[in-house]
Amino acid sequence: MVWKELTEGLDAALRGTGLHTPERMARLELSIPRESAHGDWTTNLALLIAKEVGRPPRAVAEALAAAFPRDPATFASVEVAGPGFLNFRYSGAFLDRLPGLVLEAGGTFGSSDGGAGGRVLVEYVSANPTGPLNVVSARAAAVGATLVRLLRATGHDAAGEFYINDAGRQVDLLGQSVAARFAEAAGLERAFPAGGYEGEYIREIAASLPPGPARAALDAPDGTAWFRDQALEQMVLDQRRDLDEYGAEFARWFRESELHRSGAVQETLRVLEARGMTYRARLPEVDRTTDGAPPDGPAAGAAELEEATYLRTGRFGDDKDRVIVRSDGSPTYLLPDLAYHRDKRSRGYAIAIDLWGPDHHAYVTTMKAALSAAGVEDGFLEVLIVQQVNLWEAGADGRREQVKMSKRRGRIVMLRDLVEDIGAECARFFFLMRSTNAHLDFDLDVARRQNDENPAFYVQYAHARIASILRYAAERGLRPAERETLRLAAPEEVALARRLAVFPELVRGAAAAREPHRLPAYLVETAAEFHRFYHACRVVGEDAAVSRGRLLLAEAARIVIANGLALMGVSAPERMERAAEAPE
RNA sequence: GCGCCUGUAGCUCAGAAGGAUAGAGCAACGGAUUUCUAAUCCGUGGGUCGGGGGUUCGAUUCCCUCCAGGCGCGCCA
Repeated sequence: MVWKELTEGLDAALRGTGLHTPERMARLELSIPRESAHGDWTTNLALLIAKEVGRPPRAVAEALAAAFPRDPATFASVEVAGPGFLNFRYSGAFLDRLPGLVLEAGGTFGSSDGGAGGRVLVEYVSANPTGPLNVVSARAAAVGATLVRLLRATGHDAAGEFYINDAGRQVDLLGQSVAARFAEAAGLERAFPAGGYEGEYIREIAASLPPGPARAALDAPDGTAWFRDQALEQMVLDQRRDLDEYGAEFARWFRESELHRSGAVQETLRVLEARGMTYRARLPEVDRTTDGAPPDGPAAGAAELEEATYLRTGRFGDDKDRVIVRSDGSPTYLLPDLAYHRDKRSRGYAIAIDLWGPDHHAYVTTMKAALSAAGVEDGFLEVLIVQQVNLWEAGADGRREQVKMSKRRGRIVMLRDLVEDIGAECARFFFLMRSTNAHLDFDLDVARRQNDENPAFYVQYAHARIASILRYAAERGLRPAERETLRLAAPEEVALARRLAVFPELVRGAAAAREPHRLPAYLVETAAEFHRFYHACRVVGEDAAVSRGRLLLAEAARIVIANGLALMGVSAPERMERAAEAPE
């Protein structure tokens, strides 16, 4: 909100002191200090440039502070502190004005336009269509959908996309598994494929197939293709329904098979060949992984292998060159993946953000190297690894224990079970609380509890409480008005207003760093700040002017909490009934 | 063997792209309600930021190294 004022002011201060260079402006960092004693904004600019300027940091800071064109309507002071920080403090006039500005902006408060309409594609979940979505997918769905909203709120043209791997061997295996189960149910002999999918859902799919055509397909020479297509469509529908109920939106469901059909895969291969990035060989020319084959690797020597087509990813930072076309002429996963990302680029996206599961982290370097080999600029692809989720709950003896991901025991592993258990909103909130690339310990007992131990309820309760105050006030003819003259006086009022002022910068930072977890952290703090204000300051009271002012502040807090929750895909309830104490 | 992630209070985690005196929630203990929702608030105790070295005005943050846990390392995806 004051970002522009600060950057322009510091630019002017640098010019005024004869210290201005474009390069120094580029290094400018503005941040919101942790300690409120250090003001509302701070910069280490003087510390950064002191050495090259040849003056003590504090002297540089003093000069900049003096040259800063301070507008008293916004800043009460610009101080030099510590080794040479410049600390800016909001004026009372600015904080008095803030709640009105929040009201005016309404649902757009927190949004900014720094993204300048840049097109960003966020690909997330993209689970193989060979089984129901698990909890890691649930986490990825929460993070991806929130990332899209964060990017939009910061002026990007962002969209979500799901990539369906419907063309590889995995889906063939799915078809064979279903065919085998169908045959089994019909009392026929048919070997279950090695490494096939054993879940109960395979039997369910088999049982749902039309018996006539299924029987015919069983006997047909290319019959598994029929089973594959049937099973695939069911799985895709199943996943779409789960994600829909969970609240994850995708602008497009992109099928890998489209890339094969359209010739994009072959076209990508031609481009790589034309760029001299491929060669035929039995073993990679570049291989820096030689000192250790993986413990269980296929210790196949060159003699046993036919020639395959390699991509020179080793030139671009990968450990070794990778096979893109097998000796039997079929592409490995890398080639269509590359074709897919070239397709994203050709659709006009400037940045592709991919959310991958923890088992794919080693593939990041390979994929980026492959993109470089294809001539796609560095920085196009950003990969966020969504780390694994460990579920915990009280065991038989009452102690916390990790939920074993065992389907046989019928315990929670699937997204849909999780939603059924704790609700989609609570699940999303919990998944967004931790940084994406850190392992997440998810305590189901806490999530199930509808009380103060549950941060999702804590934030929602703050919103409901404000809504309740607004209703109470409305019954007495009081409504928050934008143009209200507000004079913040109590420390709790000032503290709340200062926290609300942070929100736009918080959103900007969370989007820029691709760190949605900053949202729930901020909201919990903001809710706490509101509760403190509530206890210290009677909103609807004797003094009409004070009441109107505090009502305006409360409404501003409500808007910030509602906007923050909306970014997370969590509702902001007008009412929350207190649940009866559940007997344990 | 190699690579990636993680290591911060009893537990779960923040720490805002290197900043100032390391924070929150839960758990423990002690308080607050004739008042707009007590699903709330206030207070107390609790730390060698895994160990060691380095970079610099300054390191929980960056680099090296060691230790511990997790994940991965295929002509699977």
